[in-house]
Amino acid sequence: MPSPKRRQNNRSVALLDAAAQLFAEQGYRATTIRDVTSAVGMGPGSSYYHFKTKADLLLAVYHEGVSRVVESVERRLDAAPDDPWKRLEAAVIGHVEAVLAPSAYARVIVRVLPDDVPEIADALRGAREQYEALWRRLVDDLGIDVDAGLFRLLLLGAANSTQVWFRPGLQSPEQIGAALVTFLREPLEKS
Amino acid sequence: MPSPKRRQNNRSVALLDAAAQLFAEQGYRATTIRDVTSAVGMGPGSSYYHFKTKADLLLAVYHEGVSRVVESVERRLDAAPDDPWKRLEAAVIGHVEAVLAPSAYARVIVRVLPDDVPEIADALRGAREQYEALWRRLVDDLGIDVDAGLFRLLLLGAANSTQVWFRPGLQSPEQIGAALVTFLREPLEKS
DNA sequence: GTCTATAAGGCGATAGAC
DNA sequence: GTCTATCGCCTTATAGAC
Repeated sequence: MPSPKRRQNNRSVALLDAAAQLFAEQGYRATTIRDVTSAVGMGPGSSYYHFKTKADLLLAVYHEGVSRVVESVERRLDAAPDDPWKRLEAAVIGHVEAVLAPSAYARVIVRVLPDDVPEIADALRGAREQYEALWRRLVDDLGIDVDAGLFRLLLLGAANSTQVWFRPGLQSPEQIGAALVTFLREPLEKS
Repeated sequence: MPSPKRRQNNRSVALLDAAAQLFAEQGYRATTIRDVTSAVGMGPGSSYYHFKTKADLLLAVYHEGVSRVVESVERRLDAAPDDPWKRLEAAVIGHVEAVLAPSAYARVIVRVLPDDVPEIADALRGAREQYEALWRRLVDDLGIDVDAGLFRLLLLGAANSTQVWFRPGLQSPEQIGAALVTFLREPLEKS
């Protein structure tokens, strides 16, 4: 007796997983529909039953990517104390965790820029907006006297660069997040 | 009496300028040879007189980009005092200046990753190596007890993200460089 | 739902005129 | 040195069989 409602859309998910992996590794333009379908053992035309265009496939991956980063950050925030700096640290850890996760969805958001796909650039920016609003709140809650937008993007710029140099076993997301926030916190609290 | 040796290769330079602009804006794969030639008012085939392949064109832009960032950083270092933290700050300012310069060459190094063009990935990494060695020295001279490679890539990751959020008039490269290095310096010197 | 075959167009690169 | 014309290939996307 197999579970009744599961796996209703299993092949769509397989396509999304493969697309996320390839988009994150090679970028959007360098990845072909044939790359994606052959990675899941399908014929070249079969992707179009599930996703109308290649851009639609990217957009679906993008939404899933944002959703996974938000989940990862909020999971950490739920377990964090009330102190706003501790909450910021928790969020950074959640972000780094998502970017370094085995699943490639979060990395697509970092690797593929809205300008890479002009036809859906606005939709991609909209998907990011939800996540950036979360960070705006976290930084605002610090009550520090710096340009909050500047601070936020500096923080995420640094955090995103972790995927360039991270080596498993040498640093954990917790260590990276704590180090980053400590770097930022101490000089700011003095001024 | 016009200068005799000048402008010997004026059209190659025009192609390089246009390619740098387009590679920085759209990425490598999304930019076509036709985009580049038509930006300088040439026919589609004429690029191949100056550059054998599209990848060769990128490599030339890349070398020029590295050369310009190195020049910008060394110009700042020549005017900096002996203190290693002041020298690091000067270097960050020089880097940010190059990335935010009107000329697009430096931005190509940030935007186009070696993995984007597998056929010349090693050559692109080699071009970056010269620049990264410069930073390795600067960080080593600090004599601090952190993973120097980690520290360097975190610094450059943050500095490179400036091109995402920088708005002229709000922050100068000097302010960004000073803020970044102050962020990093104070907590490290305590430990 | 997935297949194969193919349409329609864009790409990098070449050839030969000028 | 630059032009126009074109080759050969690969791409996204579609059509119709199964």
